Parts: sequence; structure tokens; C-alpha cells
Amino acid sequence: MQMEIVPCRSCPLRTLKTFAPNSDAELTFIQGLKKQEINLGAGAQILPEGGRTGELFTLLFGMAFRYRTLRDGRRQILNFLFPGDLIGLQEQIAVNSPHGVEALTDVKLCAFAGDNLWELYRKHPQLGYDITWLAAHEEHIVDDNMLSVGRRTAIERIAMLLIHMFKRAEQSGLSKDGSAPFPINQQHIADALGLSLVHTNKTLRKLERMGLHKVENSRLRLVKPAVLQRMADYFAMPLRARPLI
Amino acid sequence: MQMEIVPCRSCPLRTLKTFAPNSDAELTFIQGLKKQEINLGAGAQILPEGGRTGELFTLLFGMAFRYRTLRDGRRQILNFLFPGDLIGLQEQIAVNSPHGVEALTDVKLCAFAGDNLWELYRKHPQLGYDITWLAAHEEHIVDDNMLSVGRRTAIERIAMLLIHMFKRAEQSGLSKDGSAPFPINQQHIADALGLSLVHTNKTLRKLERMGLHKVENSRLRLVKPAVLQRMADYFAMPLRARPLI
DNA sequence: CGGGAAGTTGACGGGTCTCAATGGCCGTGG
DNA sequence: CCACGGCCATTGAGACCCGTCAACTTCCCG
Repeated sequence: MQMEIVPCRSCPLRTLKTFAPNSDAELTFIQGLKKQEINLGAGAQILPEGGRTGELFTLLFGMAFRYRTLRDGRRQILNFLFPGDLIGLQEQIAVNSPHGVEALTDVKLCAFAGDNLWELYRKHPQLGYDITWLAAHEEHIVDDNMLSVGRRTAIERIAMLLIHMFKRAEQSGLSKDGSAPFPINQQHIADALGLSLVHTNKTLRKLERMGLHKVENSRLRLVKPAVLQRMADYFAMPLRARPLI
Repeated sequence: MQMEIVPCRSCPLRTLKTFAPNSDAELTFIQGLKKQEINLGAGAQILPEGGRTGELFTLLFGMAFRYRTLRDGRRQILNFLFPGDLIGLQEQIAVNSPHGVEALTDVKLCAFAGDNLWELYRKHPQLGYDITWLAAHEEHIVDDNMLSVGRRTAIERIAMLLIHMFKRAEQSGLSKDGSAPFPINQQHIADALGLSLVHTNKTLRKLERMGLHKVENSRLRLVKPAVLQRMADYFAMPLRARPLI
């Protein structure tokens, strides 16, 4: 899993138009914050639920998800994480991490010491603003999921999840030839949508039989995106270019 | 509804131990940001869903809620807002407000011009950090609700909501004599928990008949908080004193 | 006294859950 | 090379939680 460390300046993510450019001074500073690069395998716990690491990560490569569980094991996936997403911000405000983060694929993380965060705000206010932006953006995604889980029917929820995963992968430069990586199983989908595994399977198959999407080799293809969007009452908001720390 | 404007320095909220103190310079700066004080009646739209005001508010007095709706009218309440909560931060990252905010009681708002936000980060990085804290904290609350809506049963959800509302009111200095303001009707509860109105009513009555709580005169009293907490698998995280902008 | 909003209750139907069994795929070890 | 086990996907049957429909009451306020 070990690979040479990439300088922030030539981070491959920065070539994507999804991300806003940073000044030279900012890049130098970010590089200074970077403590190490961490590679983990699929299934690894990036943050333990209820634990504490004090570290802050940026996901550089791969996918992951945030989750919480009840004592009897029921699990709720809060949102999925894509390259460029920040991990561990909520830990900064609480004594313990309120949620766990688990890798879906092999991942590469950029690790910062959490106690450097204050220095960032002081020396580079723009980067502070960017972190707020990322926090607000993640909340927006959770809001989206909340609307699904609370008020959409099972078939609408699944349609929504398919669209959402596809769009996010596209924005992260992960899709090609009209298909996006889809490294999750039906249990993940069920836990993200507040459904049972069995009902998730049946609903997913129904959509597939209707010819709206296809999953092959852990890749997702939206065959009739317009129908899916109508079904899910999907509406995307235009966003600023997102910051990358 | 009009009342005289309170200087931030003598804001009654600042006497609560819930909130972290600010330096003199910060208070002066915050006072400078303050554009006006706005009073609205119960039921007023503070932020229109899908609209745009560009303003940022702090809720000084009263309660409100954030929500999103589907085109056919299904509504999901994302979280409830208490004094000290920031309103409109997500608007800063998007072209339009992704959610609506509605007043539950008569409210008093402290209005800032949204485009001053950048100045705040530049001149008072600590306040920038505080805003990130508030954003992360609100996300944590939405995470909590997400776990309820996705994975708790109806009775567990309602127990959770009762505990949560009570604790939040306590922290905001709103409770007295062991009872907290409860300015919401059963439709609000249903929309917050992803339940139907009828089922919410039946479940709420069941808890009341079990003698676990009481609602009288729009005030909530937890009669057997320990039982409710066990029922809901409730666990509160210790937090830093929260910032107040 | 009238009317509307909110709460309450019963009956019924259905969407979703649970239980259970089967098959495919794949890595491992004999 | 094949047997085996484990993970995942799939499917059917039946139960139950929760939604919908509808009627009625209570409360408040004009």
C-alpha cells in the first residue's frame, strides 16, 4: 500500500475543475500542515465511533462513509465520502468522535494534526473560510439524505441514492465512459436509506428490471437518468467551486 | 413586536454558562457586524426554501426549525433551532437557500450582512473558528436525527425527540421548574421524525399513558427521563462551551 | 354561536420487515 | 483440481408496523 508522498502543489485532485485554486502561499502553508500520507485498505476504520484520534484528514483517493450505530447494532450511514472531503472535523468540537468513518475502497489520506487547525485560521483566514464551506457542504448532503430517509418511499430513496452517487463520482473525476465506481453492497445501501436488506434488494431489482440503471463489476451506469430524476424528485443546486485543503 | 436594540455586550444570552465568553475586541467587532434586530411572529418564514436573502442571522430569542419539502408537499424537518443558533450559513455556499427556516414562536433575530463574513474571518480568526464550530455542531444534530429517522422505531424516535428537545431547551436557559417550552404540534413532530400524523399521535399518547412524560400548556415535562433514555438508547456527548456570534 | 386548527380514535390496507432458503462467486486449503 | 466456507445477492411467505381514510372531539378565538 505504501506509495511516495505527493506534494500538495501537484496533487492530482487540483487538476479537476471541481476544485477552486489556491494561492501559492496557501499551498505552501497547506504543505506545511501535512503530517503524513496514510494508505488504508478497504474496510479499514478511519475514525473509530466513539473514539478519539485528534487528527484531521483529507480524503485524497478512494471512497468512505460516515456512520453511527445503536447499541444493538442497527447502523445508519450518514453520508458517503469522496476525494476532497474532510474527515474528522466534528471530532474537533467534541471530546469523542460522534461517528465512525470506514473505508469503502483502498484509500489514501492526507493527515493533519488537529491542533494545527487554529494556526490555519490565524495565518490563512481564507482557508478557515474554506473549512467552514466544507462543513456546511457536508451538512447539506446530510440534509439531502435526511429528506430521503424521512419522506421518500423506498423506490424514490434508491433512485435518489443512485443519482446522488453518480453525480458525486462525476464531480470527483471518478466516472468514465458514463459509468461511476460503485464500491458498496446492498447492506450499505440499506443502512444509508433506513431500509432492510431484503427490501433494498427487491426495490433495486425492480429499478433494474425497469431498465433505469445497471450495476456491473462494481460500477454504476444510469441508463435513464431523466426517469430516475423525475421519480426521485431530484433537484441539484448550483454550487461554487469547492475548496480543497 | 418592535423592541429596543440590545447591544451585544449585554446580550442576555451571554449570561448563560452554555456560551463561551468573547474578548472585548471581538464583542466590539460583532457589534459592528450587526445590521439590525428583527422581530418576527410565530409561523413567519425566516428563510424561504429555494430563495435568497444573502443575510446571516443569529437567533436571539424564541425557537424555529429548518425544513425541506418535496414538490408534492411532503415535508421533512431537519432540526430545531434554539437561541444562539446561526441561521443562513448554508446559503453562503449555494446560490439559493437549500432549506427553509420557519419561526415556531415569536422570534428575535440578529441580522448580519452575509458579505461581511469574509471580513470576520480576516480580522478575527477566532470568530471564524467559532462559525465552523457552529456549523459542525449543527451537522452533529442532524446526524443524530438521521440516526433516529433511519434506524429507530416510532416509539424510540418520539422518546428521543422528547429528550433532545428538553436538553436543548435546558442548555438554552429556557426550562424552569423542570419543564421546557414545547411550541410544536404533532404535525411538527411527525415531520421531524418521518412519521405520519396519526401514528405520531398514537405513539405520543402511548408514552404519556405510560407516565413517561407530560405536555401541558405547550410545555414539556419528562416524568421518567431515565426510562425514556433507555428506551431511546440516548447518549449525550460532552461538548465545549459553545460560541455565540 | 360559528368556524377553524389541533388532537384523538377506530378500521383497514399496504409498504416494509423478518424469517428462511437457495444460488453464485471466489479465495483457501486439502 | 476440487471441496469447502464465507460473503453477497436473490426470492418467497407471512407478519407487523405504520400509513391512509374517516369521523369525532376539544379548544380557542372571533
